[in-house]
Amino acid sequence: MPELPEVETMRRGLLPIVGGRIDDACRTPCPRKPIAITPRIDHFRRRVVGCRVDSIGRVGKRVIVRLDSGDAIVLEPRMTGLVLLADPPTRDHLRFRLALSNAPAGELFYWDRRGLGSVRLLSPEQFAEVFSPERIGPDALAITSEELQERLGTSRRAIKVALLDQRAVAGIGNLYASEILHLAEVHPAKRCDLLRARQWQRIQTAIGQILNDAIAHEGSTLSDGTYRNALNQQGGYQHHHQVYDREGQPCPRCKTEPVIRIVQAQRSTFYCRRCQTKK
DNA sequence: CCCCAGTCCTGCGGGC
DNA sequence: TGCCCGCAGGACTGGG
Repeated sequence: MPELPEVETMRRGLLPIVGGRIDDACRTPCPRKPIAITPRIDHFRRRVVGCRVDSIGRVGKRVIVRLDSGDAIVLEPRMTGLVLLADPPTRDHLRFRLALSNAPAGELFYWDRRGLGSVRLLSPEQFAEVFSPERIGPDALAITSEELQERLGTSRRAIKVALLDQRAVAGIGNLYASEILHLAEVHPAKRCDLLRARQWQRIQTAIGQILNDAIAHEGSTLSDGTYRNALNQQGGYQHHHQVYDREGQPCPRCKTEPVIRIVQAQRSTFYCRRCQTKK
């Protein structure tokens, strides 16, 4: 499930199309229910064909392809979406294709097994709306501990649940939330309003360390094998997970307590009872 | 406002 | 061997 490190890896993998020109945009024949592509593909095509790719960006867990027209193509992989310059894993579930010229890569694919993701073409006005400060918080790699405390410090929610709130901080998902709190030595069920400045500092430091380390390893490809970079290659950070999906295995930090799995807001949380006390 | 539960979707693994 | 159910968790919505 692409979170910030996986989406950032996708973004970097797309850099070869910068400067390229878009020759075509189409839905690809997919037997199942189509993913959300807006606007309708004929309008989409009319607006992007002939445009030059100016830059590739990222906002939280979304990839942004900025065009010289001012419009932006926003790719949102959600659970199982892949943005590729290489051939997709299967012909099944290929959802969308951009043809390019004048660039090292001639095609961009959007592939999505479960089809929860989307491909949207946004005008500058729509972009400002979708990514307004009320809808999406500061990027997890840029947020300061003061901002983090300011945005979540009065919430009564559990810190693990709050870290998943993209309006507070953008880019953290279920996997990295557990890893971040383990490194910060903070209990995942700790109420935000009971955390002190020093703990917010540790959380912010851990966010940077975990996410940057995961980016350096090109993200996590879990046992379901879904996540791939733009060249359809696996990430390597799954071999560095300390607690995520490691229930019952000894905590790598204290080497004594087994990793515990609990459910918070209907999602799995993994932590070490010894290293992450409620105090 | 704040927060939780339900929704979408497919593939896989456990239970019987 | 085959079927069914539950689970995985992105973002969003409805309601208490």
